[in-house]
Amino acid sequence: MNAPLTLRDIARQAGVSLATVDRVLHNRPGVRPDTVRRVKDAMARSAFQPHAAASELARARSRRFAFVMPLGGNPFMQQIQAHLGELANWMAARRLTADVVTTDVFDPAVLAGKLEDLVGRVDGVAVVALDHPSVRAAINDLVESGAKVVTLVSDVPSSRRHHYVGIDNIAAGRTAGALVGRFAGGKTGRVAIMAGSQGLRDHAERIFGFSQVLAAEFRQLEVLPVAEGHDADDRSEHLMRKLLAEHHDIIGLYNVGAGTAGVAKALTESGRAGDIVFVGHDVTALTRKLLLSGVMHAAISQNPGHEARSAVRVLLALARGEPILSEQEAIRIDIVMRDNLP
Amino acid sequence: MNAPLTLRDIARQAGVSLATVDRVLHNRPGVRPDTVRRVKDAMARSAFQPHAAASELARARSRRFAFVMPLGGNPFMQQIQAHLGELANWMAARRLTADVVTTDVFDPAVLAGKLEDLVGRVDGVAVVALDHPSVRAAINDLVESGAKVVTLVSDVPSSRRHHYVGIDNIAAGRTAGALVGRFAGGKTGRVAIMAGSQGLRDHAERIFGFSQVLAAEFRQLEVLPVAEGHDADDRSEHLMRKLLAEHHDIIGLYNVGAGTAGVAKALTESGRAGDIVFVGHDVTALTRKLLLSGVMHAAISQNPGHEARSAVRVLLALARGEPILSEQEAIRIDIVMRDNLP
DNA sequence: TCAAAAATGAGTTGCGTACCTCAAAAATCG
DNA sequence: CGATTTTTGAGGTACGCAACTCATTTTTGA
Repeated sequence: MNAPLTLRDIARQAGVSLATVDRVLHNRPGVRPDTVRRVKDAMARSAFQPHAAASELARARSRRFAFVMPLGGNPFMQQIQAHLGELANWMAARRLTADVVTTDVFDPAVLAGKLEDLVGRVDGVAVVALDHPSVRAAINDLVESGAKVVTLVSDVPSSRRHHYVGIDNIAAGRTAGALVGRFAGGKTGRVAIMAGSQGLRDHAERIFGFSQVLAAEFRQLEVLPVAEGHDADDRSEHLMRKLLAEHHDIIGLYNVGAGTAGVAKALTESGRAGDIVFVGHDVTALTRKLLLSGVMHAAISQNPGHEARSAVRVLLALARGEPILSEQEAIRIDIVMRDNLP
Repeated sequence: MNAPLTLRDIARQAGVSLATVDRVLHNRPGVRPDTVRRVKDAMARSAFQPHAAASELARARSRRFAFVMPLGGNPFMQQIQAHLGELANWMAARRLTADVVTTDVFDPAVLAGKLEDLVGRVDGVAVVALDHPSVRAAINDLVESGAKVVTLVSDVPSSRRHHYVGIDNIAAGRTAGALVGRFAGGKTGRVAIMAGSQGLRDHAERIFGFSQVLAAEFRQLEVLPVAEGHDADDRSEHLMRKLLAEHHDIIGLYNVGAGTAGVAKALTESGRAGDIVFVGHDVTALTRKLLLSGVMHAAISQNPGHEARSAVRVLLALARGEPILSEQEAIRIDIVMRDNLP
């Protein structure tokens, strides 16, 4: 009844020596196919799993990961870094280190340079990536060098990165669209979109999804041309003010990226806060306040703690050659309203 | 710069022997307070963390957990069990086993009996608990016996359980209320509530939160008396049919528990599906279909995979005396619409 | 059939910790 | 001060696996 517990038991069951079991387990050469089968059968028969701790201890490798993140005050990115900090003990107990490298991710050459610097120096890299040929090439160089690479928040699907930790931004935009549409409650009017830049892949995808849903399901809502606030508060505020002044029939507002403080300020000072359905992204101190005060109606969010942990777990699993629990690592699109604020 | 890596290094730094470091690390008696301090200082100074794998290997204990779950076809509970099954390899590699014990959780005596049976036989228990004195006593007996206990989905706050894996059901109800209220778009009318039973703690809490929000923020919506479908499809269908026939001004519907198939059937056959805002719970094959077809507008959900993994992780951490990553283990209230279906 | 190649067995060492014993040293007390 | 108790040191074993060496057996091919 009780399954054999160690490699020794498997060896006995298969009628081979420990050495041969080891060879099979690690795909080392020099074992006849027939013998391989016998060993694998024995393992399968007793549902054998190597003892994870023993295996890790025997390897006794420490691993070095690097997180390449944007410079500047983007609250969401800072949250990810904060959560990374909370993982320090967990990682230390597993002899892992994670260095954060900040860089201007909007400049492909700079970003690619930072990535190239890491070639041969780390076991794994998580990078908030710009989708650009030189970045793609740098990622591929890293992969070539044996490092494991995950993209974080923003993907570079055409690269050879091993994994993407982040949400489907088209679906996120669609979700925002559905919320604005439904919350508008059948009324007719215009909807404003404030984005950082349509050149950013994630922003562009969100806008695409948003517009898609409004066009398909909420014909009574007309989408205004996208305003680009560059994720900056002042610029966003200015543009928002202008939009509100020009259009008195705005009943919905989708803030695609950051710059939320500016948007909210303009909206509040117009006196139309609460009446205009306002949907934005990410749960920060600010959006939390706006949700509670009723200025903002919903925030689309990806959990920064989950993303930090997932990136580390995935890099570790990749480095160890362990399987990835895909369901665990999938980042969900969270809809956050006042009543389910985390 | 590089931190010492092993207990040996700590011993050297503190000027004591390995044995003394071991005594301090495990709070064993027979060490002078002064010596304890020196050792702890040395650990702190170099931010020492014992190697997790080595520690686990040296203990070399296998642990037995039990999951006490409801009998019957509740899809959500089945999902949790399925996800538990997916963890089998992960657990096996850590020499953990999780036995699922099904029982009639609606009968306090039966449930308490099952729990008492486990006293002294397991290292940890996760239980979908009924909040009843005899169940509480059984939980306390388990804790007394040294087992770690987490409540799952439904809590027993007054017991000595170590942890609760599940959502805040009042907040979940409030969230449902906000969604129904907003989706109704300012229209006036009645809102129906279908629950399993108001005797179930989680259902009662959800109804409380739901009613709270509607009363406070959506005065134009009048809540009808709660119908109790006992989480059964046929009974729910019958009650729903009756409600729809009696009230032609129903514009919102909140399905608090299971029995969704019956509710949806009655709603669809009334020809009013899509017009009546329908919010329910949990993402199952059925609710997924209903969301996609537009019959259901939103589902409040707690991630069953997350709950299964969290229960196991928390039990393991408790058993090992490791800290719990509270942010990781918090179960979020997910709002799921057609566009962010996982 | 015999030499060469391939496959396998047997064994060792080390990973870092937990837990144990026993002796020696230091502190405490009357 | 000596006797007793407390504290500390030294050392060993075990945990299960990875990674290696080297000898031996088996298979293969000419």
